[in-house]
Amino acid sequence: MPSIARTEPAVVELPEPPGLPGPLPEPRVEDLRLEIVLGALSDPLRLTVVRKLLLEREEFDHPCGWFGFDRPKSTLTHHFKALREAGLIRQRQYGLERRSHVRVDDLEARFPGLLALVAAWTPREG
Amino acid sequence: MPSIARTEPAVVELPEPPGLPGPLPEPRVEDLRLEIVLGALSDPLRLTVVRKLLLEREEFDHPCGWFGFDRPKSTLTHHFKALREAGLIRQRQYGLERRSHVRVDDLEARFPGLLALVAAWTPREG
DNA sequence: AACCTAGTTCGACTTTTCTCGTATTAGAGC
DNA sequence: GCTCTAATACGAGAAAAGTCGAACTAGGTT
Repeated sequence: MPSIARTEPAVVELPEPPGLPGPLPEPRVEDLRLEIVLGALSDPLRLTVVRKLLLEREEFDHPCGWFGFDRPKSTLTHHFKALREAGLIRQRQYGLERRSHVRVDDLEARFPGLLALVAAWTPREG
Repeated sequence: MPSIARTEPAVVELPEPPGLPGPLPEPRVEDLRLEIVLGALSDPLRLTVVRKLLLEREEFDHPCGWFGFDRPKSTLTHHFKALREAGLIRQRQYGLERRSHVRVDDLEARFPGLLALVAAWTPREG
């Protein structure tokens, strides 16, 4: 990714809504940085995650096994963490599983139209 | 940047418009890949280049000295090449200098709204 | 308790990207 | 021709990102 001065956005524990497990540490809306968000989206696997979360959104968030990637778990942890720290997804711990959803409102507020591009993306064939 | 299968988009010499020096090799519109474009934009220096080209567009394209970066020329060459190969800018050789402009129409056609995000970007203070 | 299970953490390795110095090219002007 | 100039090419070192195995943690079940 980048070069120049990249200080990462402060990662902050948010106040938890009642009834839900608190979200894992994530940057606040106002700390979202375009260059970091774009960097997080420049990986096909992560782009796939965000797109799937957008298109196949259901009533519950998805644990990371749900995506069906044929990759070791440590690799998936790495990518989900990158997405969360960039501010693209919010993750909550439900018992054993850690479920994710896209921070649609936050992203739409800061980078309007970006998620539409992700939703329209198709992985390269071949 | 990424991981998975990333084959780069075919770099193709375009037919030259009369009176202008031909553009340097660049991917065709239909070969533009979102993940590559986002990767190219995930660097603050390159984001600055594209934003400046968008905001301070004048009647002529800009040579790469115009940007006033305090970096060695070989570094600038590297970044401009990355932008061109990702399909963000078009470069033409005018005598000694190589001038660049953003491929606004192509990008707007393929990734509508993306350039607006770049134009709205501000480098992190500090 | 023992066991399974979803996911993390650590550390090592590989790959990619960035940076920059040096040498070189190609065009312009003399 | 020679010189100046904008930029490239090469190559090496540094930094960052990706990949993955192995060990571990925490929650659930029996």
